[in-house]
Amino acid sequence: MTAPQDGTAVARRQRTDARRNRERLVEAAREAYAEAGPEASLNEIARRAGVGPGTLYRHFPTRTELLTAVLRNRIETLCTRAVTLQEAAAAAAVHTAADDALAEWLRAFLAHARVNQGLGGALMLEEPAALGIDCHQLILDAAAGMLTLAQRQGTARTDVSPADLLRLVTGIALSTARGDDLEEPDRLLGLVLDAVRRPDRRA
Amino acid sequence: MTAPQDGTAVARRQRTDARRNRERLVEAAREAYAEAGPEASLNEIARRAGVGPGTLYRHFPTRTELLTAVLRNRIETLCTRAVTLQEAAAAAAVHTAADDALAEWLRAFLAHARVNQGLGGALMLEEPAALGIDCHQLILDAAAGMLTLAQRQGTARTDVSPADLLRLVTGIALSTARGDDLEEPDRLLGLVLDAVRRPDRRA
DNA sequence: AGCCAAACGGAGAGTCTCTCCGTATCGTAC
DNA sequence: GTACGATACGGAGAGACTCTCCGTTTGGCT
Repeated sequence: MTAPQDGTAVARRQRTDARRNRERLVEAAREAYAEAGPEASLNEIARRAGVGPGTLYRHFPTRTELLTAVLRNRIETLCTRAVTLQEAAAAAAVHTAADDALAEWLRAFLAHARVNQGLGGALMLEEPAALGIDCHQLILDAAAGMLTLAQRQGTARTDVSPADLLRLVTGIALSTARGDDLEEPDRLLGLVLDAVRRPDRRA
Repeated sequence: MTAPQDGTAVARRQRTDARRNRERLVEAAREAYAEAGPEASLNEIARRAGVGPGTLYRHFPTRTELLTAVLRNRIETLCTRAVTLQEAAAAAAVHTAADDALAEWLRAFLAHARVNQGLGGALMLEEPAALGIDCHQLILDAAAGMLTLAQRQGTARTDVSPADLLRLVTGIALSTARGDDLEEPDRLLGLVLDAVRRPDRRA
């Protein structure tokens, strides 16, 4: 409300110790998630970061917000990559370029979701409340871009929505989260991609 | 170990009050799960059933076991249906019979998983430890039967395993568990079925 | 009717989430 | 350099949950 919006919002008027603690918390959360999955104890994360529980909750009122903060970097990387892939595919003369790009990006998305032990999936499943919404939207936009291009190039069926596609891939990440077969997710993604591809036969 | 195995195991030598309490617990759990999902409080379930927490834990040492007990009936029904569908499909002259049967059964499976707010999915994801394993196997066998038949009739690609198929459908149930779009799961299942179908093109 | 193995129930230990508020610290203005 | 107000911190603690232990009760058999 009263905060001045000076363009790029250089300094948020946040005290340096607050900023430092925030970073420590995110780092601690990343470690904890890596070890215990998205259900990691918030108390433990605070302890690890060397701050009190109160501090954690002041910075991240909900579990989702902390999750979002941890994933934001990765998500932004992922979406940046989508833009790159998309541009390359649009420029390429090969008619399967968009299809390949979509496949590659979804593979990256799946890896992302799995590396985080379903964190990404957990996030996608959360109510789009709070801050999670912009990450969700970011991914959705990236997927929409990739898919639309493939549809324009005629390699993807047009009755599939980006949201559907993400649901399927998220589902793969979730249902294989505890599995031990490392090749399974890729195999399943291949199946899904085949389903999206077919430009011919339609229901 | 010391228990006599008298054929069909008529009476387990279980006291009648124990048996009654067990049934009450399962019933209470079903209600609680319907309201609060698989994370429902075990204390609350015990209270609802009118027994102490200790009694609950004696009957069901782990959360999974209670879950399994609640689902077992439904799972058995589901698998029985698989057998029926399979026999009908095997007898039918139409060459898409097995395909239709598989589709119908997977639809039922998905509905089952969703009705239980991801209970089924949650169960599938659990470690196959404890008693959960036989339910898991039951479903896997049913899926294998349906799929094999479709493969024999040539309507399903042969490089898909029953486990893969179940993973995908389970994934749909999980990733749409919190969604509000009621048509989405069916749409996604349609996609997966299309992917499994194609007898032509192969990677 | 009486016995005892089986089963019960609930107190309570340990853990987790989340809040509240007295205290400490930062940044600034002088 | 110091003093002051806003900002942020930390941790005690309330409330809820999981799971255990053990004294008490009860069903089934003789």
